[in-house]
Amino acid sequence: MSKNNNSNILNVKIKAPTLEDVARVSGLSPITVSRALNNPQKVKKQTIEKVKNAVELTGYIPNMLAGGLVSKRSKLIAAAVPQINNTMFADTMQAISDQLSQRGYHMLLCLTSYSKKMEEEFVSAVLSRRPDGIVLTGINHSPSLKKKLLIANIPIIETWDFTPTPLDMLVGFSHEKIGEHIGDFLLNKGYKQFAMIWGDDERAALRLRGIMHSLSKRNINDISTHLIPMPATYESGRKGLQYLLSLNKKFDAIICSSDVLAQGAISEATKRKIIIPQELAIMGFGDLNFAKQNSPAISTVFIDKVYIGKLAADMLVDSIEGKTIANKIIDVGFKIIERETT
Amino acid sequence: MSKNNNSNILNVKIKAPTLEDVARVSGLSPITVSRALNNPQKVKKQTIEKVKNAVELTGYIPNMLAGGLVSKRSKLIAAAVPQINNTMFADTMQAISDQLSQRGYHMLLCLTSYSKKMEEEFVSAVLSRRPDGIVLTGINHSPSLKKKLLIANIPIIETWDFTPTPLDMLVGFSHEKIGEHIGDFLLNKGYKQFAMIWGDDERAALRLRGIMHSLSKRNINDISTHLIPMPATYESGRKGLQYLLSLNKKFDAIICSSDVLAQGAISEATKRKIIIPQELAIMGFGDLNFAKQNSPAISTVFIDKVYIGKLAADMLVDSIEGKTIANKIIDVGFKIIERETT
DNA sequence: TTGTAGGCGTTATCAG
DNA sequence: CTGATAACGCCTACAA
Repeated sequence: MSKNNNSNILNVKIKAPTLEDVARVSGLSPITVSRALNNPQKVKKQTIEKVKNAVELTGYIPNMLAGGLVSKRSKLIAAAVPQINNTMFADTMQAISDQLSQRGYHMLLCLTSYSKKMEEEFVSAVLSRRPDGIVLTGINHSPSLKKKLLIANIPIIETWDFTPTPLDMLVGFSHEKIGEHIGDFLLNKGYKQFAMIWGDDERAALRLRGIMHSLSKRNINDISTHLIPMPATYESGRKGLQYLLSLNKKFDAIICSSDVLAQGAISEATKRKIIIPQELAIMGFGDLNFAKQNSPAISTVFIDKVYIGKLAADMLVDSIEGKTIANKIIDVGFKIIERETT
Repeated sequence: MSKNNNSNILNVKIKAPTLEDVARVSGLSPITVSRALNNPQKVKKQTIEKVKNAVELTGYIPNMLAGGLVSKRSKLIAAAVPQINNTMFADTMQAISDQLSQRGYHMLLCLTSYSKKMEEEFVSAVLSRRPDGIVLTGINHSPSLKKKLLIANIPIIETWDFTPTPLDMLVGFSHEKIGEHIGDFLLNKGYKQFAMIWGDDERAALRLRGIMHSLSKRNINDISTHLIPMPATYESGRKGLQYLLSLNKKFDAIICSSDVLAQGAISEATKRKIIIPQELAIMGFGDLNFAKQNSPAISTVFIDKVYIGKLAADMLVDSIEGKTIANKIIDVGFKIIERETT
């Protein structure tokens, strides 16, 4: 019938070759073949050659479902992240995946759209694949997910946030501290009247709290905040500024919860001939690749997204492979980047 | 010892609950439990309730390794793509993943860094997980990979390129045709002296060929091309223009193999007070989200990246689930977007 | 609608 | 260094 249904001329199904076939061809037992493939150091050089030839001959492809079933090791890591079509998480995911594949693991991607419910559903579903480890974004997870995770009893690494009491391991940074530094930075530059264009995201909320804390120390408490739904877009940044200006209040600095929003706000300001930063300062977050290139270049906060990913992958695999982790909780910090918009 | 190694007080390993445990608790046979979980329509309503309770009680999590081993269905799709930390592929991958999870499948991500060798290694390794289907980027794959793929005998969908003879299914577009349209478009606008800043990528090379073909019809053959290594960056766009200008030839239009390169070139041109597009037109590719926002806004080629992803996922799952695919080869086309830089 | 028997392809374990 | 045996947890096929 169709070209390619693993049938021979008589239309009899041909089974994919198994370890046993390789064993037969090489004149060895299946278990020796298995060892030659997975623990070559436990086997004579000559034997390895025999096995290699037989594998070549038969076109054998191991079946990790069978292997994982008995060995309890899947060499699979599940990574849950809100989305990847924005550079914020994409860089980290790319780094995780690169590092994992270097260490012989594969990555299953769970995109959770900033929803706790989706995170829980996705991760519980993925648990049935028996991953050897899990990467989570953020530190807040539904209680039932936490319970399942603990029962699953596999290494977990939380990222992109900070707490002294993670589920297991953590590599991230403190959003609240970033907020305070943003506030202090702008206060020190002399700005006094603030407004926010802010994504409705829990980690962003923490940064806002940090900013508020910083400002309140100078008795600045009257702050207009325009909340926008996630994911943040250029468009919502633009509209955010429109809204804030329509309030007819006076601002000298607008803080945005992401560079994307800042970029939108800047372009709206430019269109209205508002001079940046003399008449209005604008600050972003993330140091996305366009921030430096934007005109005017966006002042923002740099996070080492790639380093987070590499570290997360390494800690996870180290933990899986029984190595002792020197430090299970790592704060990678951040850097305020001053450019032209402040 | 440690908090959480699935041991009780006596430090005796506690096994994860299995179908048999659920069966015992619910007073049913394992196979009935399996059916209640996977084919609820084949089982009495009352039975489903019993099973649900027992699952809750035992904390049962299915083991897809075991299930997949016997059923030959893994509900796993492997997707190979050069990289995801650029919006080009990230949008498509996001769409694939979203659609797959809606249809009950998970996505294993293979990042191949534009290297055929890595694609081959990654995909062959992933084949041992017995994925139900595979998404590939592009139509050129190493012969040995093709062979393995055919032997694996699972649905394959190639994307981001076009050929009437794909391995199995295809959803993409013709790069050569895009090239011709770019050439025609710029010729019709009156441009006559062209140069290229071009990524060293096979699909980009096809677009270049299309452009050349278009230009040669008007006897324009003297074209300076500056090749840059992948991945393309803003920086290489900038340097690309520097290089081209250093040639002391005259250009009235520069075509870039991606919007990122175009953005870099534009910013270099702006810095040098070259007036765009009067003195120099610049054209990109991809319609990445910043293209419209850039100042000046970038003329480019739109590809429906999300649609490609959704379609690829749907066709793959349809094929896996035995539905007949009306059209195994889909050209999603493209659109020349005229903005301020041409 | 539910149950019985058997095996999927591999590796752990123990023995040579 | 190599091998025999027994699981691993589930689903297909068939039967009741």
